[in-house]
Amino acid sequence: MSLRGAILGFLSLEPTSGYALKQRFDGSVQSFWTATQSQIYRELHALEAEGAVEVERLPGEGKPDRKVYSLTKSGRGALAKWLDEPLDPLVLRHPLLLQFVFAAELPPAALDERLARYAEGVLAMRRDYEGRLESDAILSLARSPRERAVWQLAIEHGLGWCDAELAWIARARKQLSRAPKGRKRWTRRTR
Amino acid sequence: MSLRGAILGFLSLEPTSGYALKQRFDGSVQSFWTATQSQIYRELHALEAEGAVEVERLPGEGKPDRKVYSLTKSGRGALAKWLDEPLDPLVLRHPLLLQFVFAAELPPAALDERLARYAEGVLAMRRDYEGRLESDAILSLARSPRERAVWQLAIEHGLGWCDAELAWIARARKQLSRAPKGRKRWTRRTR
DNA sequence: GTATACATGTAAACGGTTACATGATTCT
DNA sequence: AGAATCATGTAACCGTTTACATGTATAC
Repeated sequence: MSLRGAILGFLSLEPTSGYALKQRFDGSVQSFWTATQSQIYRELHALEAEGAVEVERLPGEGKPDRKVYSLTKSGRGALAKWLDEPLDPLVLRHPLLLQFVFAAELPPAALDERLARYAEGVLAMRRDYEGRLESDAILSLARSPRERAVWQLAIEHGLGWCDAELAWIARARKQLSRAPKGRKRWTRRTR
Repeated sequence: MSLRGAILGFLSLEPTSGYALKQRFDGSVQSFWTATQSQIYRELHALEAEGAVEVERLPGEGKPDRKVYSLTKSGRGALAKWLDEPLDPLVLRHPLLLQFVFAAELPPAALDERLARYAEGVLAMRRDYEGRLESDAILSLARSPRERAVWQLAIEHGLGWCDAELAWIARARKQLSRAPKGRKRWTRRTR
């Protein structure tokens, strides 16, 4: 139901085409939800069939025609209903950690390299979110100070998550580089 | 490929039945990966068909027979290959944040209540992870100090994540309870 | 010439969840 | 008497991803 909710939510801000919706996803909620183009079109068709949205076809000069969707009264109801739904506890899926725990017996350097590479990815993500806060492309969607605050908090959640990941990676690398029981380090120093 | 990798990984620690595998998932990697019983059985059959695992049927006295799976040579190869696979950047799916950003115009109390309820869930999760660190049911799987360190770091990742969530929730609640521009608070004081 | 942006979509495959089925034993 | 644990599995469904298809306009 989350995809549906997100689409209804975006349409409640302003009428939008499927293509533009994809850009909204990538540009704003990407740090906690993603959707592909085909998913969006499919859901839009379903919502239309249910009468939650209505379409206006706008001829594009030169460009292809756009189908701009907006909420119907029933769609606004569906949004309110979704916003009221209680959520079951979050389930994280973190493939790197999975690899990590089973890679314990790999050469230390290999493990360290994996963590380093992952850290790079997280850093890149972090820079991306930071950029979003500065250029307020997302925040400009906000129609009230409160909405603005909420969107900002959401991006900051992404930043906080990146920082937590980076902190953990740093801890892990440091700890795994310390030779167990101090033996290896000693051996190395005296070689 | 993560489910497959995890199963191969567990089997590399010791031969295990499908049922017991489910318990391993729930008891150890649950904070970053989950699998259902049917998923596990399905994958086990697939791995068997590919020759990555072999089965021994152990008659259970009173209890149903168990089918204990172990890695073949080819299975060990598959595990090594999976461990070597580079991962594409992590995609988070966080339904609460999605609701959160579109719930901006709901009554402040409603938003606050949502955050509070979520915090409770995170706290419960945190207590669970803490318990796991203390009773070392998971850590006992470890066959070397290094493996032990890695598993411990993985659980600590879960703890760190919980703490990051809690910190964010606290920030969000505080910030959203401050009346915008200080007007509302003033009005209330003088009513 | 090649790639990217614009804009719509379909089809197939993959991965995960839910519901159902069986049947003995042990705990409350 | 009813529920939980042990232990296996199947079938249907749902949501997500990937690949394919079409066609114009603009930028490098």
